[in-house]
Amino acid sequence: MSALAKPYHRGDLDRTLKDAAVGLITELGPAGFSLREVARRAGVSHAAPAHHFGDSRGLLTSIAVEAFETLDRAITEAIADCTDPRERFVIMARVYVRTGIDYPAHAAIVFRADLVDCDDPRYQHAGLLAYGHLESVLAGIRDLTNPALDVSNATRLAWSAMQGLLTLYPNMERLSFLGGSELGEPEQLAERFAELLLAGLAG
Amino acid sequence: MSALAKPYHRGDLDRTLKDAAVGLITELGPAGFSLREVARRAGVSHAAPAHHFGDSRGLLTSIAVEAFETLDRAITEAIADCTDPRERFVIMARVYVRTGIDYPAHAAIVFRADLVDCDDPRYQHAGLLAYGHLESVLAGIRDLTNPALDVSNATRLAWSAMQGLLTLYPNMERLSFLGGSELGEPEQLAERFAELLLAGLAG
DNA sequence: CGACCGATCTTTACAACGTCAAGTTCAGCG
DNA sequence: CGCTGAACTTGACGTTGTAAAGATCGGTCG
Repeated sequence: MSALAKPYHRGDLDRTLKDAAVGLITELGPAGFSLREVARRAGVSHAAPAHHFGDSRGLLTSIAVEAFETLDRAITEAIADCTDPRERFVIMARVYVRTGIDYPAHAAIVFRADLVDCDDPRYQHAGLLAYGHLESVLAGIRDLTNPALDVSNATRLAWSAMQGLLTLYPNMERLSFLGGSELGEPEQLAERFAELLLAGLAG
Repeated sequence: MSALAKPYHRGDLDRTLKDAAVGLITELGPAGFSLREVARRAGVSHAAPAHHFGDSRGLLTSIAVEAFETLDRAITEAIADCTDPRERFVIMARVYVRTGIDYPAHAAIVFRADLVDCDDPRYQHAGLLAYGHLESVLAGIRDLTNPALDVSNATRLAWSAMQGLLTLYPNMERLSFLGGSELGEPEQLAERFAELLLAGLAG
């Protein structure tokens, strides 16, 4: 009844909280994330996020799902004007890395099993959207160039290489003083990776 | 002066704390890690770890350094009886993954830039030990089979693929119901990756 | 031998966090 | 108008990391 009583939040609190969380992680990294700070930025009480998402895992899982969906859209759009599987493969490599850079908060948590519930059906479904693109493109490469290609393992390898690139790129920069061929931008390196892989996979 | 005064810890507190931290992370993952719990397990006051290592970053960085050193030793030992660069490449892939599995706590934090100080000279030096193995083996492959091979980028690709495998393997298991070729043990998959890479890199 | 001293470890204190239980406000429906 | 369940707030509790100050140690100098 106090005149200072805080009015309830109206509107799409779900969205507001997710946006606040993404902004927070973008600024401070996953380590700087806290439910209370998210609540503060969203202008709601400190317990509101927990009430909405159960716990921080729930919130972050929800964001991870969006990460996959964003990647799926980006890939779909990027390969629309191209039919050659080999070209599509290179494009997807670039888009994967590009998306990781454009959405650093999302990229920072998608595969963090300690922060996200990877068994959540929404997570798995969204993940399959992106994974499916890669697998079908490699099936195309098999049909076009190398009938003996093990598509499953090739997909796993390509996926691992791109994810490893995102993980290790900062370390590569630190080691670049060693010499060797120039370490370019992440996207360029992703293309090189794709070409090197292609040479082997296409036999 | 109280009769209950806790006696000081004697001996190699440095080691004791690291072991406690590794045990804790092995059991509960990086998320379950806390300086206070480490202190509890080591039987010292809750502030002792911070005093010794500055903060949790310092402790974990110290463990990350050990991770690289362990990997270096494992690789050195594993390739001792073998001179063919191509065989060595496959062996290193297997050992990389094997070591990650044998030392889950170490593997869980080595490349976690949010937990570890990757700019620490000890970290970089130890990292180079392991990276050097990979690079020299790829130089050997270049000399033996493909003079045109870009060793730097090939090293980066191989490294990314192995690290990506460690990161994504749990997700691959979740997706294995999809069919395709059987997803074997991580070590087997690492070998497949190495062979697929080899086919491309060797031209 | 005894007093001192820097390094090592402990103790105390504090602000921030996640979580739980209980209270308050809201929209919709009888 | 009054009720009801969902949405949100409030308050309290135990835990965490960190900083400052106190206690204790091994060695060293007078």
